[in-house]
Amino acid sequence: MQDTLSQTFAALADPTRRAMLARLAHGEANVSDLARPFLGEMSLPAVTKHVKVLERAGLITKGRDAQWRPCKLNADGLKTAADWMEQYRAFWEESFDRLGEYLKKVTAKKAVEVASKAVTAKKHAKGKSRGRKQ
Amino acid sequence: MQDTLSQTFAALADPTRRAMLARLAHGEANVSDLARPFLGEMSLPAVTKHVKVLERAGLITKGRDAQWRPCKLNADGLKTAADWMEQYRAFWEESFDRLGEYLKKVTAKKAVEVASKAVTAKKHAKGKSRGRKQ
DNA sequence: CTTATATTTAACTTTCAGGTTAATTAACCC
DNA sequence: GGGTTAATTAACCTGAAAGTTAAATATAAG
Repeated sequence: MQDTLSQTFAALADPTRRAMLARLAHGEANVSDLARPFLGEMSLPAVTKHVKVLERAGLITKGRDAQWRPCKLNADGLKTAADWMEQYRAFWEESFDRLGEYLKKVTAKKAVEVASKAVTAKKHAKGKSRGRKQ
Repeated sequence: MQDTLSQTFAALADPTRRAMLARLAHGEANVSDLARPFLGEMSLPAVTKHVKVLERAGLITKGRDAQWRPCKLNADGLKTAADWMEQYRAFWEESFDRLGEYLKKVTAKKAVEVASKAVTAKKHAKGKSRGRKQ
């Protein structure tokens, strides 16, 4: 695994590291701050490693202040991943025929309203009929 | 690594699997279709495994048609990951002033439309001013 | 200079992801 | 039935991820 994107996603594929990012979303924190919630579950060197993974993935940056290493979120890494996801947005937002499933969930009455709206909406929809073979 | 989100990100942390998703974005494909671009680099069983990883991560679904296993993108898995990223959107959007670059990309005419829509949209927007410390 | 605090490095173990080849299952076709 | 195509399973290898403990490095503070 070499490429940046793989490194970034790999870094995100761990709940400990995601928790650290969540913590950093509230503001800077040095390594021992990040470690605190986990010291019952893992050692400090383990935390150091996680931090390094996040750093190499471009998800955080680590500064220096005396013996402390203040970390903060790095927009670059997050954006890299988000940009990649963006190209699939259509799939989870509308391209799938989710309407059918949706209609099953709502009540019959509600369904009628929704359906009529859906029909008019379809007239304005762009040609997204790919993949709909059979 | 147990949780769904970790599984999903782990699945995305591999260029072969991301390429498979890209292929599936163009439409359904069975396993050997997905394998074709990679058969110079890896064996078919290896592909089978990648497909299984994507499937378990909820990123694709695999059907059956005689001896073929037609695969297609699954919105759920993608949405799971995208939803998680969403909570960090403010960080990568506000850090670089994205709007400036965006406006350069669209034509002047289009930009006017977009801008006017943006203004009205802002009136209805919820308070999204978080993260702008310092 | 000594001690305390913050963090990293080193060396090692264990687990698992990703690959291989060979064999197997399943469905089609003649 | 026999052969072909599509895909999976089994058994195995290898390297790297994630954790450990113990020792080392830096910096501040007495």
